[in-house]
Formats: sequence, C-alpha cells, structure tokens
Amino acid sequence: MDDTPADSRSTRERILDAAMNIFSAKGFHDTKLDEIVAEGGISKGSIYFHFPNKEKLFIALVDQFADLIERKAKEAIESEAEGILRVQVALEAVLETFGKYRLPAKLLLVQAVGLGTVFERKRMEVNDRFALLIKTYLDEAVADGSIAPVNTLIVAHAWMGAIYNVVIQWVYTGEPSKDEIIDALLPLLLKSVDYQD
Amino acid sequence: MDDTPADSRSTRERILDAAMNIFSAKGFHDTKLDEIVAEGGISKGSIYFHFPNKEKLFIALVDQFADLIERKAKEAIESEAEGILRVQVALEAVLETFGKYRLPAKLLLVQAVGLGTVFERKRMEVNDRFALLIKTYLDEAVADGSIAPVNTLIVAHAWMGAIYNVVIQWVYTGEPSKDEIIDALLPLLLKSVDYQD
DNA sequence: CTCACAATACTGACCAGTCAGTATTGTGAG
DNA sequence: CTCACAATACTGACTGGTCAGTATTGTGAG
Repeated sequence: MDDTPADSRSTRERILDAAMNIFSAKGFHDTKLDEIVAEGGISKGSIYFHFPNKEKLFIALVDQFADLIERKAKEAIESEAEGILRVQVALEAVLETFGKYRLPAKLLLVQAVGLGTVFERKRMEVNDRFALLIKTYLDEAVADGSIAPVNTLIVAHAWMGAIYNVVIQWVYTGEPSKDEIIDALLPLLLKSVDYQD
Repeated sequence: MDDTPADSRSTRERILDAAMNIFSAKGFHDTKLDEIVAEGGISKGSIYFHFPNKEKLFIALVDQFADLIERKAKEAIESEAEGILRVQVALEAVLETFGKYRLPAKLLLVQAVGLGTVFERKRMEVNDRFALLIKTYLDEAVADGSIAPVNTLIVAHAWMGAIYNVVIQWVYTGEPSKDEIIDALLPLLLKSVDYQD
C-alpha cells in the first residue's frame, strides 16, 4: 500500500541507525536491544536475522566508522607528495571527519573503551592501525628531512591521544568548534616535532 | 586461631586490593563480585558491609588513584616557583606515578571509560579536574612570558590525551619504558608550546 | 550479653537470545 | 499472466541462565 520514507530504507540500515543512536548515547552495556527495537521501529528477531549478536552489531558500527576515518586519511595523504605536508592534510581530513560525525566519534572514542576482554582486542587493533599509519608518515617526514629524528612511535601515540581527547571534549560540550580545533591543534602537533610552517 | 599475614590486613583493604586486581584486568561489567570474593579470600557479605554496591566499590578505586595523581602533581608544583618549570615537574610527577602503578593506571584510563550514563559524569569530573589543573599553570606560564600565548584549554586537553594514550600503550605492552616515556614525551609536550629547554 | 563484623545460602529481576510462525518477494512451468 | 511453491525477510512472545544484592546465621572481642 503506502511506502513511507522511513520504511523504504533497508531494515539492516534502520537497525544500524537506531543502534548508533542508542549505543553512542548510553554505551554498550546500558543499551537494551529492546530500546534499539523501539528506536528503529523494527523487531528483535530481525536484528538477529542481520547480526549474530549484540556484540557483533556494536562492532559493525565501530568498524564502519574506523574504516571511514582511515579512508579519508589515506585519500588526503595521496593528494600530497611531500613528507610533512602529507601529515598535515591527513590531520585535517581526520579532524574534518570527526567533526562531521559526532555520534560515531563518541562511539569509537568513548563507548568502545573499557568494555572488557572481548572488546579489548578490537580496540587495540583499531588503535594500532591508526598509530602505525601515523608512524609511517612521520618516519617518511624524518627520512626526507622535513622534521628532526624522534621516537616516532611515541609521537604517534601521543598525537592520537591528543586528537582523541580534544575530539571527545568537543563531542560532549560542542566546544571548541571544529575550526578552532584545527587552528589550535594542527600547529600544536607540528610544533611538537619542531616543524614550523 | 592462626593469624596469617594475608588476614592481618583489614578486610576493607583486602577487598580494595582484590577488586583492583580483577577490575583492572577484566573491566567493570566482566567482573563478578564472586571473583573478587575468591581473589581476596573474603566474603560477599563483608563487601556489602564496607561498600553500598559494586558501582561504589569501583568508584572508590578510581577516586583513590585520581586523588593520588592529583596530590603528586600538586606537591611537585609547589616545589617550584617559576611558570613553565612548574608544568615540567608536574608532568614528571604524573608520569612517575602512572609508571609506578600499572593496575590503577589501567583502571583509571581504560576501565573507567565507556561504562554508560552513570559513570560518565564521574569520568568527566575527574577529566575536567586535571584539565583545569594543567590549564591553570599553562595560563601562569603564559602570563609570566615563559611560553607564547595559546588556547590553553585546547592545549590542556591535548596534553592529557597525549599522556593518557602513551601510558595506556605502556600499560598494555610494557613498552616504551617509563624513562623512555619521560625522555620522549616531556620535550614533545614542551615543544608543542614553543618552549625549548 | 552485645555489637561490630564476617560468612553463606538464597532470591528474583533482568535481558540476550530463541523459535515457531507470518509476511513478502522471487521464479518458472503451464 | 497466473498460480504453485520456495526462499528470504521479518515478527514478538517466551525462556533460562546469570549475578547483584539480601536474609540469615556465625563469631569473637570487650
């Protein structure tokens, strides 16, 4: 009969949307599947038709967003040839993407932490993926002389932490704005490795 | 009858110790009170005699360690008069303390995150406490001219994130060592605000 | 005796996951 | 085109294990 816009999206997408809303607001353990059911106007059974369990549903959301961030960063990197410039545009891309998607940012940076043994491996996997990405291009920048030699692994983790924490602050308070963050954080990070633009 | 060394410590302390061991390893939700009971050789009844519930027991541990970190930082700060030097010794003190206590560090930085609505307030409270502490002394350093003017709030959050993330890495992998962290992280943070020592 | 504390046995709310059934869509033989 | 059947998608009432919290009882110091 009628074909309301809400129902026209695939059920799987509706589940993911609803799950994102509730998980990012209340965290994994405080989210009941019945709440997702209510939010999405779907049924409990169809969640289990599309996903094996609650955990995999959560991880699907985390992975989806981690992939997006990584893709954006790599795209940005490939658009630039030179060492430290690549780092710079990647940072801009990452901050841009976090800025655009508030809920997924909270999910990835807050709600995916501290969930106990099962999730810990996933979290470390995502974390290391990004740290190594940063490290690669820092090493490149060191090699071509655009920055001085440093312990790039520590720098990579420090940078990630800095970005994470500022973004988390933004997620909760809405302050400082995306542009302020880029304006303040980018020079800060670059100066930390002695690069003055 | 006999008075084994293990039993001579007050029950309350034994509970806290056992809880720290299990909570820091498995996180809040994956920890069963019965595991704490087994670990500490105490009884479930006495946990509820000393603490109103599981949540308060967890928070007691978080608070205890957050207080220790804050105290160490403040002690260090008071031992120095000048602006940026105060920041420097505070950083050293904090890293030193994290380095000394691996389990509490993991509890505070990992397991206390992502626990949903109830704990979120506590986490933000602790977070803001430290961020404001850092901000205060950064502002002082700006005022007395030892560093250039910057958005000290963003810097404070960025620094915290950097410290957190490097410490978390250390908690999981044991690498890099405490000394390497201090040697690499301290200059990094100071350079990020244009201070060369 | 009593009271502060400790040990043990027990309870019941909660909620992830199930499953028997229904609805919808696809297909190909006549 | 249409009808029989199959495959896929979805529904929601129900269940059973789990575990935080409680009721009850024990104990030893003063």
